[in-house]
Amino acid sequence: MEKYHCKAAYILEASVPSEEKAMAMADFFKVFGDTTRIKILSLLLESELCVHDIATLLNMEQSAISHQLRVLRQNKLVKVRKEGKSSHYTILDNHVYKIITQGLDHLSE
Amino acid sequence: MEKYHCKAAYILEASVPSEEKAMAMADFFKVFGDTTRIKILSLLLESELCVHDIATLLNMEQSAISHQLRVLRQNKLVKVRKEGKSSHYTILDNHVYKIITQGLDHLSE
DNA sequence: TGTTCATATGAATGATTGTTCATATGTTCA
DNA sequence: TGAACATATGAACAATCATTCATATGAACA
Repeated sequence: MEKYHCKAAYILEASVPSEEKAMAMADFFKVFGDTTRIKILSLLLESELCVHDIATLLNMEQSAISHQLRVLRQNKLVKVRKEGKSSHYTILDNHVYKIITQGLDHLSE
Repeated sequence: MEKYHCKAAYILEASVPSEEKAMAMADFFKVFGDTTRIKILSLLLESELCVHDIATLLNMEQSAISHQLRVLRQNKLVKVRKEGKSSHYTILDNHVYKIITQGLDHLSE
């Protein structure tokens, strides 16, 4: 009895992604898989903003925004510029624009 | 007392994404935010495959694969071609390649 | 028709995760 | 130094979700 049903499967044994690569990839996209982070990134694509203003614009608690900014920071999608009492965030990675654009494209079809 | 700290925030009030748009976007990226689905999509980017072969290649249960293929189907990322007893899956959306490529690009930096 | 094989799916479970609450850190200014 | 403000963060809770198990659907074939 054959191991596979499709001929192509034999060749694809070499292309099975490693657990590490697949996980790194999935973790990266998980960052875009949250409503709040999408909103934050959308705003930051327009302009630098401080935490307080993001929270006010999105009508959410400062703490929730801060937690999500941390996720974005850890994934190197945004960077902080401290100025006095406040922290100003900007988009760090130029893939953010491209990826969000792809998402919009897909949804508009 | 001012509502915002940053000047730009006033203008950005018009750009706050709607809950629906942000959620549609996040839901779309959530699909890419899982290790198993990333592996499945990576394989399907190479060739059409039936459920049994995907499960064998990934060394996972048929049921787990079938559940994830349903998610991919519902999000219009793959399509099925029934042939006899088996179901053959292919990538439906050309954004899949682009998005996965962006993910790889980001990770390689 | 009955058996076998391929796939799909519902329910249950364990793990992950976003938000809230409370509080800590750190800056400005009187 | 102390008060007010901006941000960060830990713990707890609720909700979401991927996998497993059991089973159903459906095709092929003897």
